[in-house]
Amino acid sequence: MQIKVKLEDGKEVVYPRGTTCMDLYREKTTRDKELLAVLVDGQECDLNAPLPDNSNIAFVDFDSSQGARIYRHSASHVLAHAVKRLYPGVKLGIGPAIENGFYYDFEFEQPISSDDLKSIEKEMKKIVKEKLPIRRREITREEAVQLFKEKGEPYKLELIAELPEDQIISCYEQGDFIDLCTGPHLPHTGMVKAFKLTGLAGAYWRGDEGNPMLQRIYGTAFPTKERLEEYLHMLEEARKRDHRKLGRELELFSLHEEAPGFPFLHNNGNIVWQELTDFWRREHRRAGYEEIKTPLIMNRSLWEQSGHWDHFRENMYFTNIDEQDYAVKPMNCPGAMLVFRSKMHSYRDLPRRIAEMGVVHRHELSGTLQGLLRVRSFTQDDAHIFMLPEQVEEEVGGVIDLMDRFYRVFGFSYRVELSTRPDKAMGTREMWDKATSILEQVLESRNITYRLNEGDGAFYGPKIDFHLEDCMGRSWQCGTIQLDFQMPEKFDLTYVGEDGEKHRPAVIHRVIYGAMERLLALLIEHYGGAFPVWLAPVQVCVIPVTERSHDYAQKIYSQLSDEFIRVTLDDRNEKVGYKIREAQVKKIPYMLIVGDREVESGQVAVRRRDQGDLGAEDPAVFIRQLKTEINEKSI
RNA sequence: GCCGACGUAGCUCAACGGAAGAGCAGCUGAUUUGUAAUCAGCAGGCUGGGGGUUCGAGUCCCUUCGUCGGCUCCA
Repeated sequence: MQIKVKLEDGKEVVYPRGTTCMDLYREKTTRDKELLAVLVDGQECDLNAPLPDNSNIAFVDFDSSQGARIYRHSASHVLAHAVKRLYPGVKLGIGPAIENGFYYDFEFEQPISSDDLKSIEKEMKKIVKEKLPIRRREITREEAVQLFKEKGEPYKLELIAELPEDQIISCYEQGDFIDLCTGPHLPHTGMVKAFKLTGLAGAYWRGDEGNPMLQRIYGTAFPTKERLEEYLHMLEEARKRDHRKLGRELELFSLHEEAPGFPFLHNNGNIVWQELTDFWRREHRRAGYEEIKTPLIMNRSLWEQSGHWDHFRENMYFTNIDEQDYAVKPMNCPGAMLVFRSKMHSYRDLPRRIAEMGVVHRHELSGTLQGLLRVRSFTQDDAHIFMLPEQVEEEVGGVIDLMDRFYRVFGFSYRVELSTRPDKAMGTREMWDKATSILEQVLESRNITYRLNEGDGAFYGPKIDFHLEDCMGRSWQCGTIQLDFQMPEKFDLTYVGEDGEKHRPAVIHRVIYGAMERLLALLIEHYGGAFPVWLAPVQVCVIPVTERSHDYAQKIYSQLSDEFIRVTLDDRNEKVGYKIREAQVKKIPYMLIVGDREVESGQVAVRRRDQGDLGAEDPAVFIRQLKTEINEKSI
């Protein structure tokens, strides 16, 4: 008996029945990349599984996302195997591949510490050396229950119990280790070439706070030692860009025990902040926004009306004034609602776009705080747009254009996600469908590719999220556009229509930067602390070579300063090299070195932080070029 | 909040249960310097806070605060 398969290149090949993917793999020795698995009719498949007749075959190597996943999933089994050998009483959780690596969750009889990772790694290396074949076994539900009962694996039993009735239950076996798993896996453990255990952390079983806390071991794996090293090196580079480290070194901000989660902005950080908000303000005025400022503390009654008192209380801060309950605002919307409601509106007044750089406070769990990325007090570049229902499409489009304008300036590429109705949503199904389809239409009419996030919308409406990608390929959620059906109802907002009757306006809630603190962190890491000139806390440093040129240096300094350029004069009694090094370390974009030659010629020697010595230039020319660079916000 | 690790000078890090140190930064002086670190000297500490064990604690134990890596949550 023979079977026929079609290869990627269209060639049809005939094999004896029972031929496995592995046989094919062996045959393809000419390929230099290591094959990990085979796609049969587009489905992931085990290398040791026999080939079905009339199937399409594609080979998977590490450089496909499926390949990397299979590879690292097998690495996680090697990890679990090693742990099981070293700690026979351990109970297994789950162990999937994740982006850049894998993890496995365990319940140890005695908690282990990160020092123990070394010995686990050593045991893993042994298992790899043993080249144990990895075999798939399909068993019945009863056999599976029996097997994991014997092995004392309560978490696995829980997983089995939740598998659908008709599901084929598969296990993967390597040596004396067996794990409930859908696969696929590598043919043998020897193929896991380069790996490293990278961390140890607590993780609730199935991510639920009510469940026991397991210990999660993180690791990463690559097909070669070189690629592993490369990856670890990249992590090292990312650490150098850490906004907490650069924030301290460049005197941008600080955090103190006295106010955990409430960052202190220093002069340098504040300059960047001001530039960001100046830019924001100009663009918003141009786009037809008003700007307001609402109080930080408002009476309990307002929070009851908005629903926050019931739904957000555990995240809020409270105070008592004149025997009345007050709350510190965790969101800006209720304030904006009051501003809108403080006068009557004609349909002719809409849309009203009301922006606010609003400081909000939220009591986040202490364990979640992280530099400027996760804080308890932050400034949202918020805006609420109140409009006629038929204006929604145009307004959403306007916000998308504005987002694009901002993100371009920073050199970010971005990804768009559309989140739809969650299970516990408010409002009618029709309202949701209509709103969602409006958002869809806007995205499609602009040819924006987006990912659909089913059921991930806010409880009050669907939303479009913008995920920025920084220069290291990491993704951060910043902008969001949310259709809100709840607030207009709760605050009984109205406008008078053409018909003289009161109608309910539509509201969208949006942020572009997201949170100023987070944006600052993101920009610090994105630029590695070397801000473009328009954002740089110090734009130019004037460096006289000796005391003889101090007067001239002072003159140059004043010229720049008069033009509102952020300039410093380093007239310390130090060598030029020393001053240059310091300016470089501070990541100042331009240095102007002035010595006898420049005094003589009336020029300045221009040095750019990333290009070195650019030679002498007329000061007026330099200033003109610099101002152009600042105005254009060149990256 | 939960799990684990860590808190020593402004920063980066040393110090076997036995006299708290170095480099950088800071200050003082000398040096007048040409594109990434001139030399010398000085000063700098309740070893996060509280309690305990010990003849003796930076080091061991308890507790508390904070930080880091995760879980959960989210801008």
